[in-house]
Amino acid sequence: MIRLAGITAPRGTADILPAEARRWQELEAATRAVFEAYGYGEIRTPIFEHTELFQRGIGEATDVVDKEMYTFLDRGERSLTLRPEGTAGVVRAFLEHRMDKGALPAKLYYMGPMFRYERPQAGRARQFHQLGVECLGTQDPAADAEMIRMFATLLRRLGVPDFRVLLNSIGCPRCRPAYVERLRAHLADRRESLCTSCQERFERNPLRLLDCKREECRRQTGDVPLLVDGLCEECAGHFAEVRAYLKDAGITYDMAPRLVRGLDYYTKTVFEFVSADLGAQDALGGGGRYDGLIETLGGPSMPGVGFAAGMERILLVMAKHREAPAAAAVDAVIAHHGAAGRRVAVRLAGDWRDAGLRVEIDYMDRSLRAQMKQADRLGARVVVIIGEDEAARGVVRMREMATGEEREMRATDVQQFLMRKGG
RNA sequence: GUGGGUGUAGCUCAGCCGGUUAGAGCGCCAGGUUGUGGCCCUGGAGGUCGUGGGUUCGAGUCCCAUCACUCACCCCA
Repeated sequence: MIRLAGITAPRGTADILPAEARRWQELEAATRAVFEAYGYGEIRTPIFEHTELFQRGIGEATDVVDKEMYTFLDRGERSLTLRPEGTAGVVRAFLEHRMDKGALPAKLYYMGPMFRYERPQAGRARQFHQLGVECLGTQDPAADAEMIRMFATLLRRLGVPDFRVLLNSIGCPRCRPAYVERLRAHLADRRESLCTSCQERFERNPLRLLDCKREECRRQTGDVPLLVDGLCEECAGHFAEVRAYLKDAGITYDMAPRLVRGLDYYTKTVFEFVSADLGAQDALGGGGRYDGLIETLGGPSMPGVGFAAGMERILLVMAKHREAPAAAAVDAVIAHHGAAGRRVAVRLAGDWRDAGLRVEIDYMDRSLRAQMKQADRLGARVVVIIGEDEAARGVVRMREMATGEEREMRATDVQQFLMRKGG
């Protein structure tokens, strides 16, 4: 079925063909409109970064860093990594360009490809695309709520009907260690009955014990103390304010006391948007506060919040509820016949296109009949016919496809007609 | 990394217990109208039956391996 000397797109990557690209453009346009209304400016950072950035930023113990990165040595022996997520690079750029010294908060958004080495499945690829937002330099709970509201607005604008917002707070370096100890103590005697990966989590990353999906583990951890109940005063107060802002915004959400995100940098507020229209990979997007990240990456102690969403996943849900946008209407097909006719047709097509009209012309030396068929398929408003006869007399025949009405005109009059109606 | 499902024309698929030139619909191209679309009719192009090995007189069909796609675990967007 596929030859090409055996060369195909690499596993987990996909080509986006024009019909599909129109959906992407729609998503991208809506994203820019919403984010810019909220005062965010686009930032474009490199596709690859020094490996160390992700190791330090995301955390060595995370699956993403531990086993999913595309890491390679370049010819200068530098260890580089295709970015697996957007936040680390944005924060790096923020620091590198001394934005921490400028007006705060810095409000940035991005869209683009990310890379993770995983087994592909529904809603998961090795090269995938994320859109995301970072608000750097403020600890205002209004910023946390703003993230959630922006994403909800975007989804609604895109016609994504049913999504749920899951919300939790995972505390800060002041309250989390104590909680983790309580969690460990609580589970210490039943450690053996947890699944093997949870036994490992017990050591490396105990918070992750909370969101294991296995039946046995759920049962074992069912009565465990909850993070939200163990927050310090500051975190609890912050969280209450976030919830109040969400209420004011009319955003309904579900408390998800077991929601823990897989990247180490999160603190306090974490959230996830999920959709029942997706498969097992049901998260449309997620994010939260990361008050320690900027400092971890060598900057000042400075808070931040952000979120990222999977563009393919949003598109997947959109496709279930909406038709793809149609291709731009063709204003005219210029059908030609004979060498002289072709000569005039090619010139006119170019002139009209430069004037902003969408004009098609046959390149395959097809019969007039075939050119008409093609025009019909393209949904052309008019067909302009130029044969030897018309070319010689300096006129064209214009046929309106909807009515079949046809008359002889001067080319300039046809152009005017099209531009007036095409407005 | 582990498990399930699927690989036959550009697309969607059929191909019975292994048997002779591998089919359909759609799409594409051409013609029916030597300069006129949609509908209709006729014809045509297009297939290493994912790949490699094996069983057999004979394999698209059975067996093994491998690759790809897909779904799930895991993880996450």
